[in-house]
Amino acid sequence: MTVKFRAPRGTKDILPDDIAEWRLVEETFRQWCTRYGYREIRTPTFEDMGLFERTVGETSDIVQKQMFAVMPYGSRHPIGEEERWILRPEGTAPVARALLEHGLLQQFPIVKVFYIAPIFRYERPQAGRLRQHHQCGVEAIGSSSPLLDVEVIALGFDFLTSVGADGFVINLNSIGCLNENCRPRYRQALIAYLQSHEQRLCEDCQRRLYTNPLRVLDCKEESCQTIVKDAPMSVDFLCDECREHFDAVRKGLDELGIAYELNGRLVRGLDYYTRTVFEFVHPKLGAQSTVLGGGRYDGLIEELGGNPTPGVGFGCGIERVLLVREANAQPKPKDAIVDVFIAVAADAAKDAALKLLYELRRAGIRTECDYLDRSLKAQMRYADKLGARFVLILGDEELRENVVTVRDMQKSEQWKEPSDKIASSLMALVTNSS
RNA sequence: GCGGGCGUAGCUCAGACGGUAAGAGCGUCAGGCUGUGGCCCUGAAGGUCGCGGGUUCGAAUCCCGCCGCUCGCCCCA
Repeated sequence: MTVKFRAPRGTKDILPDDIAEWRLVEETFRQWCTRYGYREIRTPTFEDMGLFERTVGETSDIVQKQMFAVMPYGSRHPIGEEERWILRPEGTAPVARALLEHGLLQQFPIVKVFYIAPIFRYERPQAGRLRQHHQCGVEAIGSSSPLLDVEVIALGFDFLTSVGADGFVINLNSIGCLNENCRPRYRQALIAYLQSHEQRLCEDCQRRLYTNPLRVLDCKEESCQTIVKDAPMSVDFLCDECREHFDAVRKGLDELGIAYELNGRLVRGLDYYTRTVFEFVHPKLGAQSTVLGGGRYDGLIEELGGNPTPGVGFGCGIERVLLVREANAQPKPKDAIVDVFIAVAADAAKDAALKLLYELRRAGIRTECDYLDRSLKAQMRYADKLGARFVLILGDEELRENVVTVRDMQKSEQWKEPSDKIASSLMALVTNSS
């Protein structure tokens, strides 16, 4: 069969059989966030383009070549300059925008929120990389305490560990703040060093050298790697406050027994990051190995017009969590589709079956019946496929005796139950067996 | 944007130096058991062999183009 339409490139349908695992991941995430005192927030799927230009950065790949534009379509809608809408390419800026817009940062000294949302980036799809993927993430805004960095990392650690995605390595770095004697000083030192090797840098990096020199650090080109190996590291140029902050983050993680690796080349591709940056990478994941990434963004709120307010957070790719679970050989959760199936063995019993069907559903029991007028054998097979624990059989015999035959599919036992008591006794059976 | 691999039934895949038949397993449906699931057995439905063109007496098989999927570069979750 040739289907007329397929899901757009880089998108995936999440089918009924997949849902149990998605729910497991999402609910585990919600549970950990709640334990840590984070509240859920939901923001629109599209936002003003300026929001991302301002925060993610004009020179970032996301802004330069990965955004999906949203615009009214059709002859009645000429393209307006003001309507520059973009499908959300990352989670932090929209949340910051919403908190500012509704004054939540005035109502609480510290605002801690989490989100689960689809993210859109126009990229070439490959293993672990989609054009629409889903991220769960947290943002903690209002304190520059290193213990908040520790909390966010610990939350990511607890979530991934308990959801069956363990085996990751936490990469940690500090890229300093914007004070003159911190990142700017490092930036200069880095540029000076790289300039002395400019001829041997790859084409991209020769350009990055002036637009975004830190990005040269995580270039994968071999020639660049060898140069970067001896490049100055940001941790050696931190100002006193940043140095102190970073030491405290490390101490806190040590205290909690959360292992990490210092990685001086970790810089991340979004402009709003300051100080702490981290990535949870998984060795079983292939080329796209980051499952969770984030850091501190002390300048973000101010950039969006708020009072200077520090913050820290992470984003975690749900599809990649699922890939890790698979690599870790975690079993896929499977739910029975219904508890009870009503099988009709004689046309005369159809009315009684109809009433019983709705009586059970309204009593809170997941109940299904046959809509294809199939043989009792076929109905039994179908009941089995649906995972029904009990099958109720209604036929001439049952009508005559005013009973219902109840079959326990697991125990292969069956008995007769008075019609008027069937709902209550099934209720008891279903709650006991689940 | 640039490379590599692959497109045969709903799914997983056989079949390929061009030639006697479009196949298997799973799944679906029906029957064996005319009121009873899982196991087993029998049968059935389901395919323009991604699309278009070319070579040839003859193409799922060879060639070209396109489309799609996939993996990698890049970038990131």
